Amino acid sequence: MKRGLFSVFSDSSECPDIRKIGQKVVVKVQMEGKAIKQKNEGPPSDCWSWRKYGQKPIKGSPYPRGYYRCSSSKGCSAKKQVERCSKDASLFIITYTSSHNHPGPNLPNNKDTVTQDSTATLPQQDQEPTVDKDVLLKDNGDSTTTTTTATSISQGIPEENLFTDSFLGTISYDDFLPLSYPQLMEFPKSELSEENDFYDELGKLQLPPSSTSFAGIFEEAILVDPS
DNA sequence: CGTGTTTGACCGGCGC
DNA sequence: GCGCCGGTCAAACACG
Repeated sequence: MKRGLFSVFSDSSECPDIRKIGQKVVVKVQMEGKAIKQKNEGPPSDCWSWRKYGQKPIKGSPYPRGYYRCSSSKGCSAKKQVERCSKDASLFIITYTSSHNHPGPNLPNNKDTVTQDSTATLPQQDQEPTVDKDVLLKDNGDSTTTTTTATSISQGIPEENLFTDSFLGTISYDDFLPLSYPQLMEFPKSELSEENDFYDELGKLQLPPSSTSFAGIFEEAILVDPS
């Protein structure tokens, strides 16, 4: 397979029912060696389509940050930034800003789709919990290590195909979207303090059926409340 | 031809 | 006021 294995951390400190506009969601995606070796990283893209509109080198990081805008809908203001952790090239940090103001694209017969649709349809309503900036900073600075995280591997995309397709289809070095972040929050979390631990736990975790397709994906989502 | 990527230029915010 | 830096724009280009 061409796509790599990813480690998806979904880390949200809390999952309050907070809905705000302008929140940020930070998602970390750890790719395992194979993925990197095989394809020079190839993160998955989610069900939305994104158009890259810029890329800038970031100070302090050897890797550039890519700027993406949702191209699924013209009026959609959803954006994401993709960068790689300077410490760990296999770790991608994706920051989502704004939210989709349109139904998610095609994920037929997917309950998630339903969820997604409903959420996406809701104007500016994010299910994103808020997270302290401190946490974010800490996380960013520390990569995956000292984070108390939660794993929510998510969503049950029952259709492995869907997911894989998206993975396979759009693997590019810095363009990927792990999952639909809102859903990330909906999964039970488990603590993990270290990457290794987490890897370890991955095996133990009782992942939802669909998550089998995410095996090897490590994702950590952090929600940021800009206010 | 439509869509997406690349890349240099431009702009605004912020710190000194 | 100046320079740095992050974010965006837009033209050129590539691809299906």
